[in-house]
Amino acid sequence: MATRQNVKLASAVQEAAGQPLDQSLLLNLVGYNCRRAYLTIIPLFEERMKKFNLRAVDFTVLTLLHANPNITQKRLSKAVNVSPPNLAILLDRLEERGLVMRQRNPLDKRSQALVLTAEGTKLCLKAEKTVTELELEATSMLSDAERAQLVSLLQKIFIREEEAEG
Amino acid sequence: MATRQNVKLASAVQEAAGQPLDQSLLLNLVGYNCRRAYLTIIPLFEERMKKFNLRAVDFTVLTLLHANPNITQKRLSKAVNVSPPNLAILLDRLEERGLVMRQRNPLDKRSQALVLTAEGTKLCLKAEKTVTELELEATSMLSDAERAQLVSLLQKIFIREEEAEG
DNA sequence: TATTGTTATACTCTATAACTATA
DNA sequence: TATAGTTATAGAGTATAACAATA
Repeated sequence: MATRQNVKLASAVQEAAGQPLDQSLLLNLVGYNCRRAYLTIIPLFEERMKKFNLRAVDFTVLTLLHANPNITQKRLSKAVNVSPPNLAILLDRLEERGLVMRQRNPLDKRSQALVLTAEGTKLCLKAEKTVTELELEATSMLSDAERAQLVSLLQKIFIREEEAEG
Repeated sequence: MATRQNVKLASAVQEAAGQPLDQSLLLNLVGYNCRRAYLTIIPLFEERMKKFNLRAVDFTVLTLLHANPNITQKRLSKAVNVSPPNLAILLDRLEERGLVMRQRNPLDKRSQALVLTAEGTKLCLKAEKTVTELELEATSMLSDAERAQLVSLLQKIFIREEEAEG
């Protein structure tokens, strides 16, 4: 039935439907824009990394072990922001796949030195190449100078934080 | 026992422990930097928004309804990147709290027009103020010009995508 | 007693299939 | 038949507590 209320609502709905979405407040927030940009890049990442069967975290771990052989799980845990219990099962999976090795540290048998296997290194190199390429594609609307500046501005936000842990 | 293997490993571990973490490859990736910057801002967001009992998604929904009264769930679902089933329960919670209202569209009774209640509007305004302030704090190492440029560069990455849906 | 890493487990988030009601 | 929204549920991701081994 066309009550006065309904008539009013109907026109309000039509009005809203015709309007482009106003997200001006959100678009002024740095955090929101970071997330949106990240969510634009990550699907391409996942698509290209499917052939290596690597998620973003897995890739991060492999790259860090590639550049930092023999670091401990504790240090890796902080670097990738994954809690020790969750890192343990992540590493279980990579170890089962023959990509990573855990070696008891002879100097302190509580800790373990993490290294890539030969196969892990091979996969990591291929994955790194793929990621570097895909990143350029996903940000192809930026000039090299713009991309460099973007990275530099983003790092200003988080780089101080990490100095504490090194 | 100090086998030759163990001695070698021990020195490798010590070497690794003394070294600062090399994350040069990751730090050249736009996606990685976006995520790191986002993960730096979001804890402050969560801390400040605790008093409003709002998660990031909840805030996004409220702000969008504030700026776009009477939009449908379908449109909101796309805008906030939450699937219809998950949006339904998110809105259930906001509705239970008396912040949001769902009104059947008299023109098409399948859809619903979403609006903030008076209380929802009040909370949203306070939350928007808090978020705007916290964002400035979290990015206080950037000048206004730098912040504006950062936002502009980030939007270049994702803005084209969204033109399709409006 | 403190630390590294693990196991077990609970909790939240996200994704999917099947359903209701409207069109 | 197709669409908006819901319910139910499964799966992935994340967080926490309790434990073993070592220091």
